[in-house]
Amino acid sequence: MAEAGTTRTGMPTLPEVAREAGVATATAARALGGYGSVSSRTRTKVLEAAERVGYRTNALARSMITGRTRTFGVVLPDIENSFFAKAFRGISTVGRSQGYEGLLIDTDEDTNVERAALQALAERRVDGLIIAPTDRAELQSFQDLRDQGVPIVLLDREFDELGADAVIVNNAEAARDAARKLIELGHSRIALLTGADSSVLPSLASARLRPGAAGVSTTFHRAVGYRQALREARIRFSKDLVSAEGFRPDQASAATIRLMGLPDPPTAILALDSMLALGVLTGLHKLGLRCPRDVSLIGFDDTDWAPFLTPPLSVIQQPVYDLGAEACRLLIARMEGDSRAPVRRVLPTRFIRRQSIARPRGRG
Amino acid sequence: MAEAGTTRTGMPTLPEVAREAGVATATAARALGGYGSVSSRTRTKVLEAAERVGYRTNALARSMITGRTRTFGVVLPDIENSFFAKAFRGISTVGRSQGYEGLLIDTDEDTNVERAALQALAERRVDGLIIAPTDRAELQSFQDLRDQGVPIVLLDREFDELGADAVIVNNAEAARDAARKLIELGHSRIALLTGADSSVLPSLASARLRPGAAGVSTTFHRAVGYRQALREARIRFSKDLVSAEGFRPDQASAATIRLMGLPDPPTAILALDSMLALGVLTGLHKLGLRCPRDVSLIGFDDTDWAPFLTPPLSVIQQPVYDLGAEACRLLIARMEGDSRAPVRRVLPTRFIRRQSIARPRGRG
DNA sequence: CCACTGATTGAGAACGTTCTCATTGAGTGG
DNA sequence: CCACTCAATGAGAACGTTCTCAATCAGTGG
Repeated sequence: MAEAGTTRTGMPTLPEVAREAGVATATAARALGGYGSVSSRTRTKVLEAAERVGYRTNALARSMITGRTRTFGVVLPDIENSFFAKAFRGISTVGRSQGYEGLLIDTDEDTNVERAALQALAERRVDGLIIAPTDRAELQSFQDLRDQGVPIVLLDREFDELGADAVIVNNAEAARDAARKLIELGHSRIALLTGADSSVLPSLASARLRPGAAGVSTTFHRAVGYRQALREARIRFSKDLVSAEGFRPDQASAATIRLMGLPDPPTAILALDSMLALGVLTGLHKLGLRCPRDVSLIGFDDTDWAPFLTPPLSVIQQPVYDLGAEACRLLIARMEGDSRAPVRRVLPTRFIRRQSIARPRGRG
Repeated sequence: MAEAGTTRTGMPTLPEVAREAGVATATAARALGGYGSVSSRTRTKVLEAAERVGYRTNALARSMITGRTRTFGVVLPDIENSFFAKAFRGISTVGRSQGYEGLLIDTDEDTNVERAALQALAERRVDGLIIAPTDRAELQSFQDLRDQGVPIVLLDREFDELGADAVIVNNAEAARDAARKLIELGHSRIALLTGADSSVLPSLASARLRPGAAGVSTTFHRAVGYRQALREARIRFSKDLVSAEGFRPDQASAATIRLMGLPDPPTAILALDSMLALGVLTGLHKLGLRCPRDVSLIGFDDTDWAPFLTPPLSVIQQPVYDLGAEACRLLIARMEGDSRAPVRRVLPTRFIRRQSIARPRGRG
């Protein structure tokens, strides 16, 4: 003797609301879903009935029919990195304002996790995807997903081959700018701390930089800018000064110690993200070296705490929140049918000088 | 003449796989879903067929039947705060290892967003919820959700009334410990920077602290510990030294400036999270005051950057990752049927002394 | 040889929505 | 008064899985 519309779980369903309001299920659905046409008198009846029984739409059932979940995936390499945390804020604020939720997966720069993430998101039938890919390892997975009609927006890191929208910063220019600042101070031994996987080192250090060889596009473009600045100043590029030993602070610390142990150590370091810059400070501290007296340092990302480090850190500031917000705006347009050619949005960066850079020793 | 099992979207479905394998839909489902009994020969046939047609389970349809989404909600006040970012890592790492995904919503300490978040999560039929509530404002919403069978685990902040599991730290003890360290150095004018909403100030400053009055339990318990330390040292409590002016660094900076402008300003500040501590440093910097020479400072949370601030920050270290991991373990147990009485896990903290504290001026 | 057990398989209902299509009824112009 | 239009409503299919129940078959003990 089950009552009409009562569910196993005890949650009220649409037939139950309809019965309570004295209308057909379809009519109740229209009134609650805000589609089709319903007389205002009926609508009120239904809304009141829904309120009375404590009705709550089952988004799963809706998605079964509509084919849309109003959920998108966000795949980021490290949510503890304030860059990605802030970008995610931009993403989810914009998304929520349009009725979308972002399902965040933190890959920890691990392509295996990345692959599993794409699988989990695909099974949950997300409407789209924002991703800062770890590598080109999963390029094929991205393509499969896109071919199945899931729009993808690349954040911060790009692949030309994918033919997806990308929101990035002017990485080459930013790195060139930073390197120039160091050169102007008189530095010529400038290390580049990339944080990438060591497997990309050969390609970064090769005589001719080729896109697609380096794992992550930001690393590649920043390396290009760095080398360009050296070339302009007629400083010989030394591959010993390029490091790619992992993104974690402890790895960056070890890398710094290695660099400073070279026969002809660097007098300045350009670190490609904020966690790496922290690692450099740790490494220098362990060696008993002082910044900027012994080594100058420039990092990427102007975090809340960068101005209060010892010493206050000079950085390339990136419009991180906007990067995320813009990526989400693009994605929403795609999810809602925009099928124009892929766009590539390049946002500007800004150099902020603080006390972590100075003339090299013996030249002050 | 539509082929059997072909879907609108062109994605292969179970009937299609079944046809390809020459078995019934139910059999194919059993082979792929890993339930019921299937002969190994049939299983291989089905798996191969699935591989051939590029089949991917539709989790929505599955959830319709099973009533479980293997997705849980995570509602946090600020993902940019490294405390919550790290806790989320703990949560999602444990969750993923058990086949669950966490749907993160950042409320920005806004109860309206919090309410909307609960609505969105409930409609998506999450199996459970981990939440660090902003306030007791939405207590009723939590209760409704729990009454509908969605298990809830409180993270870092608790409500006794809810009767939910909670994973927290020994807040009173931690704050008492920190205050004691300052008292031992000779401080007696010690400000408490809570970051809470100003509406809770009266209850924090009232002669008798009552639980449930202050908005967030951590604030309340830490205030209790702080006052306990004062009492033990026979230092008179002054409500002027308790600040509750918002969690953002800029708000903390303004609060610091206000505190230092008092007729009898504090010689030490206890800040209840890392963002607040940054704000204190900003405020002191604006006033031209030096830490620890002019003012001593202790913060909460040992972030990656705390050791490298100017000056290196003394902190109460919290086991943040474990807090999240443990919360997720508890939640998974609940989602899988554990119905024992609510548990309350209290994890230990540790004081880490760095250079941000010293004897007060004129007593050194 | 028969009844019985247990593993394997298939047919069809069920989940809770939205969508399609047909029906009703009120208003409108000729 | 008739044909027409259009808003409002209802009945029932559809989405793609899992679940229930019955049927089949091989093996087994008596």
